[in-house]
Amino acid sequence: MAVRLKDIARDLGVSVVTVSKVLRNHTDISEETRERVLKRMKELNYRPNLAARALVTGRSCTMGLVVPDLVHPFFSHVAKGVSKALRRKGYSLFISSSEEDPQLEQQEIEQMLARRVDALIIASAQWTVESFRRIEEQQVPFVLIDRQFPGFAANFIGVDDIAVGRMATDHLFDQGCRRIAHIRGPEVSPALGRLEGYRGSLAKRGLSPAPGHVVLSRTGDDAGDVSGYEAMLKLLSLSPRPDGVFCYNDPTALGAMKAILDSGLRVPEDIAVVGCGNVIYDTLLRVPLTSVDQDSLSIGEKAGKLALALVESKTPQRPKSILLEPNLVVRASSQRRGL
Amino acid sequence: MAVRLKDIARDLGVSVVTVSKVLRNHTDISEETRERVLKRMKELNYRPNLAARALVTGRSCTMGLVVPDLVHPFFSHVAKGVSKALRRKGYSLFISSSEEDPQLEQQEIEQMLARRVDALIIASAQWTVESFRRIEEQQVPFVLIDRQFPGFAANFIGVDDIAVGRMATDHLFDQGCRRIAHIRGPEVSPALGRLEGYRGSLAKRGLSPAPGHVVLSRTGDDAGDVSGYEAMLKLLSLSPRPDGVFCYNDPTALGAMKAILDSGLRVPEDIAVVGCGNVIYDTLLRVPLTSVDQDSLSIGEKAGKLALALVESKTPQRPKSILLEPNLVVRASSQRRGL
DNA sequence: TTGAAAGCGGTACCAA
DNA sequence: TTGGTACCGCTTTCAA
Repeated sequence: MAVRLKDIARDLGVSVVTVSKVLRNHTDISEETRERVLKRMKELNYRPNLAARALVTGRSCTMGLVVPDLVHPFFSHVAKGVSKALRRKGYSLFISSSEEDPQLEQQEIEQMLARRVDALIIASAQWTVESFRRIEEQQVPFVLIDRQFPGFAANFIGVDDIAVGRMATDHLFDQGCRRIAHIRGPEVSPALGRLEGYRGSLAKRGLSPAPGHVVLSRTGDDAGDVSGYEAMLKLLSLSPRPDGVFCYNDPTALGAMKAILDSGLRVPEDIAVVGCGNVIYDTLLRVPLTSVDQDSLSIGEKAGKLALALVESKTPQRPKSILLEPNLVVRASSQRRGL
Repeated sequence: MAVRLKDIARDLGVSVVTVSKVLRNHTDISEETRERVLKRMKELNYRPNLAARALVTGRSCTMGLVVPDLVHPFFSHVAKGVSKALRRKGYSLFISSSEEDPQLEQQEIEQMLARRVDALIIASAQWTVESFRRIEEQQVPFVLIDRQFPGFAANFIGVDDIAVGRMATDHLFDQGCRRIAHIRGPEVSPALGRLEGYRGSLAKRGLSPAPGHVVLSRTGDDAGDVSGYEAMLKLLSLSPRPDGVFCYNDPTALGAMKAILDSGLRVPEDIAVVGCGNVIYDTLLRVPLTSVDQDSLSIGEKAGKLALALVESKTPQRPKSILLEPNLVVRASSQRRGL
């Protein structure tokens, strides 16, 4: 079926070792033999069995990427970035979507460990640090992305979420908003960081969130538009109602915006809206959405590169945490100056 | 480092074979031995080396998925569907994005073949059928999705693209449009099928596209909004100008809609717009977009299941082509009845 | 410059 | 019920 080293060796009357050496560009092979072997490899369309090689070298040249939801634009961009970083090095990538299910995530991680991936990149849906201990036991290097675990030292690449919250809220304040509400996400680091940034921005001005001005978006990243809609309805029922909302992600912001428009109010005149992610076709919305960009592609690329570096360096490194600076992209949904 | 069968066997004073049998639930093992082995496996946190197993069984229990652009919602949904189908069976999935580059795609396919995937699922960016021959040579079953190659018999899962074009155009006609234009895509089967459906719908009514009413969208799936914008500008310069446009995908439709609105015309009153894909937050746009749904998740699932079936059945099957029926989702961008 | 032998971590087959 | 042996396809080591 598949051509093996053995077949080529037999055909040419040389040993398997010789062929193997040609394959890996060893120098101790005569030019003549090399050419004969190469020629035959071409003819037979030979492809080395990478699994077999991995078994003996102890390096599979594969990595695993686990994300909560591959359909979420943030994570698909991350995946693209990781792929890009690995491609040049001949690595292949297992990608798995945990559907925000910690148990499923754990299972997928175990599976990848069983496949002896050289490293793992994980945007975790876990509540505990348990499963990472398992990875550490196996001595497999891993990089966390997007979601951090306080008090747990690990390689991490993500955006500075406190800065995200601060920038968004500062911006709303600059646009003249004085009753700024926040639709926050679940108890994971990005949402918590953004909340902290939001509070910080208010505190800087001697303010604190008015009662009811921080609302929890019911779901996580999926169906964010639905839960954003619901959360916004709560905010709309307050009096006085907010004149600005910072939403912890874009889908939520879209839902919030829809709720505002549906209730007959205007964006940004009555309520300004800022989201985070900048990955949804923000420019083509009813009201183009102001959003904090996280450069998810580059998060993926950096994570891939870091993972590669960890694999290269035999000696265990001190965990490295890299925070990228976010970028505010201003669009119509928040521009109230000069109205 | 990693625990091996051998370690467990040594610890317990049994043979490697016995441990291996327990691992795979063979019946010819005494209950007592089984329990001892199981206990020790738990203690040591044993995980079988799947690569080693693959080497001897000839089955890697991995598959490869190659798509032109993982960030495109259509393909990320497909990926999700494939994952879902494979997960239950203990398969892992290599995912690779070819960035619409045929050469890169070929390279990634070769890589996956070298990793001895049990099957491949490919949304191809190729112009020729060449690279598929290579896969056939290796006797690796594969399933094409989304894009077909006329005259090349292969397993295929996709949507009935002619029906897509027909439904969209019929709908525009029903809404009172009489000068229906089409922004078409590149020379690949989905775009060609949709074009054919569009022509068919007109022909059915004794019509044919007016001169200049079929415009080619400059790019493929990425940056479709930009090229859709440009294509629409051309249509707007015609006189009489179209009163309805069917765009071969959603990003293009978004771009087209923006061009219409920017030029001061109204959607759908002046020009009705229909897209295809239904995966972009269509409901939250300035004008919610009517779109033909392809159920990309289910395309992925069906492809995954078919691939599994191909792996199971030793005997080569006759290529199977499955066309799913599309679904028109009507929103504001095309509703002109009763205005 | 070449190749024989051992072994990576498992499984298959058959004999004990 | 248990286990010895061979082997999957490749690399490593070391001797010829």
